[in-house]
Amino acid sequence: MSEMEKNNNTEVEPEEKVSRNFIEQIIDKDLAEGVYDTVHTRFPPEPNGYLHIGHAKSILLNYGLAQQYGGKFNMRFDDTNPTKEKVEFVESIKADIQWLGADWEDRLFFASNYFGDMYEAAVKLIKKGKAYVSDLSAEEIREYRGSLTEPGKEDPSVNRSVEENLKLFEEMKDGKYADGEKVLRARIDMTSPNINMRDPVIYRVAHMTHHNTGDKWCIYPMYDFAHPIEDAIEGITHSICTLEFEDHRPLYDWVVRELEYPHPPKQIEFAKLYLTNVVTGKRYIKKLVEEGIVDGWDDPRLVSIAALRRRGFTPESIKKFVELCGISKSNSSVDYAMLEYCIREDLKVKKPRMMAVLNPVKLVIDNYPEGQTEMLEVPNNLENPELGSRQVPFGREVYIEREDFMEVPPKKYFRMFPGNEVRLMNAYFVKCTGCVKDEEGNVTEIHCTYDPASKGGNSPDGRKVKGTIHWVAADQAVKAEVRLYENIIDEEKGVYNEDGSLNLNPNSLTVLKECYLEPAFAGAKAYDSFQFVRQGFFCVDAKDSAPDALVFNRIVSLKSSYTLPK
RNA sequence: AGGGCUAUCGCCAAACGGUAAGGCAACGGACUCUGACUCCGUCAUUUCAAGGUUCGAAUCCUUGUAGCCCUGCCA
Repeated sequence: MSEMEKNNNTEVEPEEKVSRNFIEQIIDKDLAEGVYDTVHTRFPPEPNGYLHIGHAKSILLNYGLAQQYGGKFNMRFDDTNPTKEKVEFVESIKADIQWLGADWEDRLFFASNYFGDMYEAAVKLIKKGKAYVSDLSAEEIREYRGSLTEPGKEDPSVNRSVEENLKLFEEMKDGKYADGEKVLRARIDMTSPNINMRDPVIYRVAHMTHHNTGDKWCIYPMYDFAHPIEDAIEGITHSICTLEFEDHRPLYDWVVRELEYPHPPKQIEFAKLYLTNVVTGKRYIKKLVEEGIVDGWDDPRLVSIAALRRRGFTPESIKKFVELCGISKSNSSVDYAMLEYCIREDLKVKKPRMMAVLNPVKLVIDNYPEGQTEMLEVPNNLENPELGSRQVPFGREVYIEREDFMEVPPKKYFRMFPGNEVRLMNAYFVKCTGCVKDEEGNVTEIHCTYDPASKGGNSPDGRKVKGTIHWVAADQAVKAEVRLYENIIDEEKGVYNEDGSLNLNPNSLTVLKECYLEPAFAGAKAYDSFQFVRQGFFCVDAKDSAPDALVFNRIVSLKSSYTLPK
């Protein structure tokens, strides 16, 4: 209708995005003013850990911007500190980014490949009198730097001649000095209110084998010096990073200016993505992994890209999530429910929906012939016929969810209770006749009769039932081990304790449970993906392969009008 | 006498001096072979606070307040 109402405008009106985030605004302006004639972004992780959902924001932002403006996107490892970096991480990072769909084409770079250029750049600064070799120890440098409220003091080495600096710096490179013995400092302003400008160290001595350059170098550039050079060499236009680097921007600009790059890149900062009640800090995740509190970097309770992938998240869902979160400069913490929404939204029509029973109780259909089994044709996804159908076995005994039966139902309970008729999804109408209990009063078996005419789930006489429940044939069910995860963080108390330590949920340990799945799940190692369960989904562990199925599960999606018995 | 940044619904987030978008969550109701999905409806007379400028302020000015970041030879 809205299509028709729109008069015969031949243009389809590309539905212009109403607002642009602040980074897009900056780019628009730069392009309009001719500051740059293209957009070239990059994602520059240090290979010192696994990527998590927060990195996904940065990756997708940088890649998305390049796409949007018809520019380029580089992948670059910022590996200027060999003490923390490992090849294991560069491989995992590459895999995660590829999985996310950010394509760097043939532009995969390593900052360490620019060490030669950086050395030359440092020499250039020395020649300009803008850098000098310092003899101060690390502690002395700290003392001389002053404090947040007091200005720093001049380095005693500041007035060395260019020749001497050149000689000393070369000696640093040639390994004449031990770690910490000498550093190269940029000569800027020891009294600057911005501590980063108080003659920052730009090169340090570190006799260490680098994962990429081996033992070729024993001096390594500092981030503040290296990063702008890396960006400039690659022709980056917009160097997007997180908020904590805002104070470094003057230094970034100083470096590209003093080095006289023709079209210097511009640093833009945005706020990191935080999730409520989730550990995103690399060092905390590292701690959890090292202490064995979680299984590894891909433990499903974590939000590393690997964990999300394993749990069944799709790249599309993460992309959607990142878009929904938006880009801004205010620190914020996004509700986990938003992430869940994105994966539900993406999977609900894309994946088969199957049945599973997590907390089983046996249902016996008394008037169904003993020993008989039949196969039922079941659509894989009612909302998406393209997914086809499958055969599901049905028999005299099935498992149903314990919560789907109540001997004494509360009002508005329309699942199974004595005398009530419900539908076994895609199978038959069954009428509950009673239940068997043990000495302690626990229901051990439920009995019912079925209506053979209602095969497929509908009665020819047009009779309706209010409840439809999930089931799995008892003799052919796949018995699986379900891992019920709790959030590892205490939702009440928040992520961190006052002293900064993690606030672990005492119930966070995995609870192993037996559940019953359709035969189609044979061989799958399943676990309960807690977020999905809450929303009626259940997901197969995808550690070794892509998840290929979804199951329903109604155990938690209850109306608040009554509560289930414990 | 430190500096930088940020404050808009429970959570994200638009609005760029012209009268507070949208999404998530929540709550009603309709529909339903998943109490899901979908659909329809409700959800900021007010933008951290107080003053000021203006016909008009979330947007400009002033003064406060709160939060985050910075004193690595980490990134």
